[in-house]
Amino acid sequence: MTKPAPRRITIVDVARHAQVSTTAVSKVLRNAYGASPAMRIKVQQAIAELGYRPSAAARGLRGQTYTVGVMLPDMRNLFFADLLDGITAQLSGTDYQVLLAPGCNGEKAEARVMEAMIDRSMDGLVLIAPVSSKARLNTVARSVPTVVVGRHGPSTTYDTVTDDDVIGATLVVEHLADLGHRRIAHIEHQETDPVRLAEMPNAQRANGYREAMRARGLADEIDIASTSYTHEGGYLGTKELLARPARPTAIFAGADVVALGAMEAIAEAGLSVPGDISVTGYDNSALAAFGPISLTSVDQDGRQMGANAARLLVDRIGDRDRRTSHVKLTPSLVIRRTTAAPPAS
Amino acid sequence: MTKPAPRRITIVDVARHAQVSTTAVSKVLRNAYGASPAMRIKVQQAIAELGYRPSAAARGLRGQTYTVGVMLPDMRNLFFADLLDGITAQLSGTDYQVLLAPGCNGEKAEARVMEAMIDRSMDGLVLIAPVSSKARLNTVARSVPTVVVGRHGPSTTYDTVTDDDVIGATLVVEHLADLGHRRIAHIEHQETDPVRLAEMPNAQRANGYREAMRARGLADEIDIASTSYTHEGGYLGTKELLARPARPTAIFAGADVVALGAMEAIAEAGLSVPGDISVTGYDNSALAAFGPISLTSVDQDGRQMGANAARLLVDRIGDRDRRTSHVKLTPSLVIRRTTAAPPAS
DNA sequence: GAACGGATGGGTAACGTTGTTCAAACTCTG
DNA sequence: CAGAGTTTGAACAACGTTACCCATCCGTTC
Repeated sequence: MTKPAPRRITIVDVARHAQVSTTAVSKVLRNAYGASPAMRIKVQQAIAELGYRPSAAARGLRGQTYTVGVMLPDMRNLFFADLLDGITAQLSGTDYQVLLAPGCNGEKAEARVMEAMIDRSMDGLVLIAPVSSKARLNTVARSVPTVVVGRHGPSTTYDTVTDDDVIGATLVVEHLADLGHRRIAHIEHQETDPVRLAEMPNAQRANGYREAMRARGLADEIDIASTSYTHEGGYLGTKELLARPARPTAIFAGADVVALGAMEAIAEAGLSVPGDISVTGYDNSALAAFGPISLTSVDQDGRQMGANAARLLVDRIGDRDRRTSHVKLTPSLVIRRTTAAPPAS
Repeated sequence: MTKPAPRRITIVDVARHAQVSTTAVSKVLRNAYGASPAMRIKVQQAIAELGYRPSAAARGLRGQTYTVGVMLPDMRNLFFADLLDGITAQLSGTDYQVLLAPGCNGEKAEARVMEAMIDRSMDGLVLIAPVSSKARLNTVARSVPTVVVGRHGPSTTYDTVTDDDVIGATLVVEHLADLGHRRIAHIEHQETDPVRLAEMPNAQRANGYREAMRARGLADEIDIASTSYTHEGGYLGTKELLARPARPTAIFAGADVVALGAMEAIAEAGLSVPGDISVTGYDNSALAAFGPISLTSVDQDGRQMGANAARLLVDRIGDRDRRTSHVKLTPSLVIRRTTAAPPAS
């Protein structure tokens, strides 16, 4: 029953079994030039018979490992699951295996993970909403093909995939203004670092909100609570907004979880959604779609973003010197039951 | 700006810089026997000065890769995030890096992922609620240290960590019976394979339910809808239960998402929770705790399970021949607002 | 003072794969 | 049918690390 594992089959075993050189087997494995159809068949048969699988560790020492690493900041954000689905779907036909590192919150953890992936000679990296400094991202991208998702600002060393957060914020403001709202508040994720202030999606959403408000002649109504993109951030931000002299009739939360926190604070204050206050989220995560919640939210199409990231990464692995591409997708608004016309009053 | 990445620092560079042999450097890296304190310091200094990091690929060819792989069936189940937190927390002081493979639903995908991890010479595997055949699990465990989480049934080749699902189900039934319920129905995840029927948590929960009902003299009231552990499964299962002649006054859903589906179906039927029907979930995921939902659920303490799994794995990596351990944790019931006494009628 | 033994450090051969080089065996062309 | 090119497959040297073994060196013991 508990017999020790038999020695692993290596390329040498295959070569001997097929009566060819190891070089030949290697060529067949990689679809490389210089192997006749007859030899291909012979080798493939030997591989199948012996159940051979190449060792990625050994491969990594010379060539590729056929592994791409994905770094994401938060396992609990369901939007990232969509992204991941997009990545794996795009890669499913290929030989690449996706591996992710869990829990990379903060610059230090990110650095550790990126180094770990490089040390394991991964062929490419997808970095999702990284907070690391631009210098570090460039350093990483210089040593391994990299695609950065969800961070604005062009780069000459890595490709990017983003959602147009300014448009997303505009969609929300337009929708609420069309319903008749004027006092539309926003809960943002606080940002102090100047580079991130320009590049992170949360900052772009806040900018989009301000611009759209001005465009609708609501510049005087701009009202922002600066907390964080968490459930708690939404709760606290909303309490803050409700305590201000002119209470908002609509709250644009920067993320779905934030909107849920907001709804909790609103309920606690004895107010109703959307009767007294309309609420919108961002991300259109599974949470937003869930019946009893039914949150109006901005849909980013994570699958599409993920698929794009994977495509760009494979392209770059193929040619490291090609010019960088920057894909920007357009979000759409999904209207559900948390937004309505403001109370008559 | 876009200068090509400089050649990577290797152990040879460190050895030259510290004026010692590569063997010596290797010994220091691994805390191996045969290096004097003086040499340790000299080498560590050289490592720091050059910023050297060992190549995991090269290491894997001879020794360890300091990588453990985690396989989980569903990124969207938040309970697994807790598990993962437990694993990473336990491993955070060590040199091990955790990598996970996404989306392993079904036997084929599981097989692919497990092979991929073995091919990458990972030092150990944590398999979370795998559905693969026992024979395959044994094969995997024979070639790499393995801990299986959330699957009952002892093994002599791998360690296991489980939650006592029978107790969990009993807690639910007792709670509902104490409230005065007699018609307590259960929604289970359908299982046909005989081995899995004995080993999978869902089957154990159904068994626990039946036993507990009998123990309370409610054998005649046992009522099961057999669907799946999904939102849809909960919805359809509940519609089925509501259509039966004797409508249940309480529904024990096998998982939190199932309970949400159930609540949707109940609302659609014009009934209220817990006024007309009480509902309980299982897992105590973040979803259950969320205010507006506030679902009574069984808490498995995923962090603790994860920490145990990681500890067992490290122990087994240290000694592959030690006898297998099987840790079984006891769940607890978290009572919230979806359970109450049955309607008077 | 010779023989012994533990502590320390180095030499060397793997580990399993791939890129390069090279020779042999073919296939054309004039 | 000779010469030139074009396939085809093999030999071999990396890649960066670790396991194993051996050579010192020094202090102890008889």
